[in-house]
Amino acid sequence: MAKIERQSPGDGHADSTTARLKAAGLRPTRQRIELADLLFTGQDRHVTAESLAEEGARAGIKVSLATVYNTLHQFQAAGLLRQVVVDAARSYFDTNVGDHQHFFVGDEGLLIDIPGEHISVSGVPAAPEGLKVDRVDVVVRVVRTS
Amino acid sequence: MAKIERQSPGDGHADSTTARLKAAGLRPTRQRIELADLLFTGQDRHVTAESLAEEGARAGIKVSLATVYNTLHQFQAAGLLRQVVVDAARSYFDTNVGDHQHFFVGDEGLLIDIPGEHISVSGVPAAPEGLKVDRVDVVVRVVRTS
DNA sequence: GTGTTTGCAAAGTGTTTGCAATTTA
DNA sequence: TAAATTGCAAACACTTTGCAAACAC
Repeated sequence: MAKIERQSPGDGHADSTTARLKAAGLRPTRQRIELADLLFTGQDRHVTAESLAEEGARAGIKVSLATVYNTLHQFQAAGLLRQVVVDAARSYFDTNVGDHQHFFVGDEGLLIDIPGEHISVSGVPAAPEGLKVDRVDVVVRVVRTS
Repeated sequence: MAKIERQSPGDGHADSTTARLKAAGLRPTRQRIELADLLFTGQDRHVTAESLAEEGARAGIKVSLATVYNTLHQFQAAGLLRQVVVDAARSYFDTNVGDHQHFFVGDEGLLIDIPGEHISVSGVPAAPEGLKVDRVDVVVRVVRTS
């Protein structure tokens, strides 16, 4: 079962990442593998296209910004990421796709997860005629207490 | 107490609008008065810069888009409007500045108010060290059930 | 008059897209 | 080899800004 793989320099998790991408129906291209390794190794995280591209550049990954955008959207469509709308200025993507909410530090563009079990929203009226609830997003906007 | 006012053609509420703007510390210019009349006459509403500019144009108001943007931000800073972040693509402004939440029909860019007393959010953890809660926003994302 | 506000057009942001070259299967 | 993916640069949508002319007080 162990599969012979070509070693590309510095790939840590290429194997499981490849599997994960395939499972999601995405071709495991070099760019997708490398970005996925950045995203899904370790803790849950929040990135913007720009921040991920920068991080990739720092890590020596060669990917264009356009591809980062495409990849983020593809990962989202595949259920590997979730988009978080908290700021009109940019789009955040969250590697935590489970049920949870966020603190948002607007001044710093910083998102912090709040586990889903902690928060409960009650009293949401029935959706108006012809509409059904897709999701309830809670954003707790916080500021530095200087 | 009744104050003599100059009648500019077609001004319905110019007087109280002027007062409201002055109270907010804003000079009652023609553009601000006319936009305020559109915004604060009748029901609470949600607008984007574009939608308000269009509406103004339809109503025969002569205002540049740049001024609409400036005016929306000034009104917000003055507490007459509240910005609602639900869509990464555009900024919505809400004439209802009281405590309330929203349904958002993403496909149509449509916002619907949910009175604040209806919804309650519990279980929000204490804000992390050095941060304090500014506001809790709830967005109930809904879709057409067709 | 003096300081504020407006409008225009230009510049800025973040994001998307067209298409030839490259890569994957 | 066929189909999918990438990168570039151009195009985009929305928003902000610089500055001279117009306006409010």
